[in-house]
Amino acid sequence: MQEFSALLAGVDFSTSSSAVARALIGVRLLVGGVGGMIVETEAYDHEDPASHSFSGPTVRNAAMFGPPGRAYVYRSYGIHWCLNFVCREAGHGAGVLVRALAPTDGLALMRERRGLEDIRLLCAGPGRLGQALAIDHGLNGRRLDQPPFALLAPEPGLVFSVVSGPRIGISKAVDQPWRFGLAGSPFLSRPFR
DNA sequence: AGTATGATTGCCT
DNA sequence: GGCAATCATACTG
Repeated sequence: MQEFSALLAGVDFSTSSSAVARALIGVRLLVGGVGGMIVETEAYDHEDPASHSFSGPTVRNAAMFGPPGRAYVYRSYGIHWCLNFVCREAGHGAGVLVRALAPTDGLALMRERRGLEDIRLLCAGPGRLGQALAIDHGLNGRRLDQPPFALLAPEPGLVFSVVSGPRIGISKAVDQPWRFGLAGSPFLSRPFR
């Protein structure tokens, strides 16, 4: 039994961001009852030049340095809201960017929010996912085990084939294989090669 | 107080 | 493949 254990949907958020990012594949994420199965994630850590937390706590990334098992929400390119899960321990500055879902719940609402019909484009990318799930700054720092958030573990015994590769859209630490995805999923933001 | 910069997306040629 | 949109945060002077 770990002192700082934070177990949600069978995932121990007190472990490293890469371990959490891998373990999250297959977990179902709902926000206000709307969402789907996580099929793509990226890990970020304090000791990682590509991470928002690399240069220490600021107003923007404060939630990343808060307790694990909570949301870190930021605005990307002035346009998109992106959702992260805080991991490790409070004060460390580690998190996992949720990049894509296989939509399962609230399809009509997601289509309306996205202005699209194609189910493959509803949540294929962090900005698209944010729009489909109505993520905004009001969710920053909120617990992932309390409404409007819900995390549901996959059926016990179910095995997912997880692949990894370089992260997308970053200019530093590009060689780190800290992007994780469900092998062969049609709902990835981009395929793994 | 002014400027530079994105963990992106969608539309253009 | 190229690039504009758009703004909160961070950095500079």
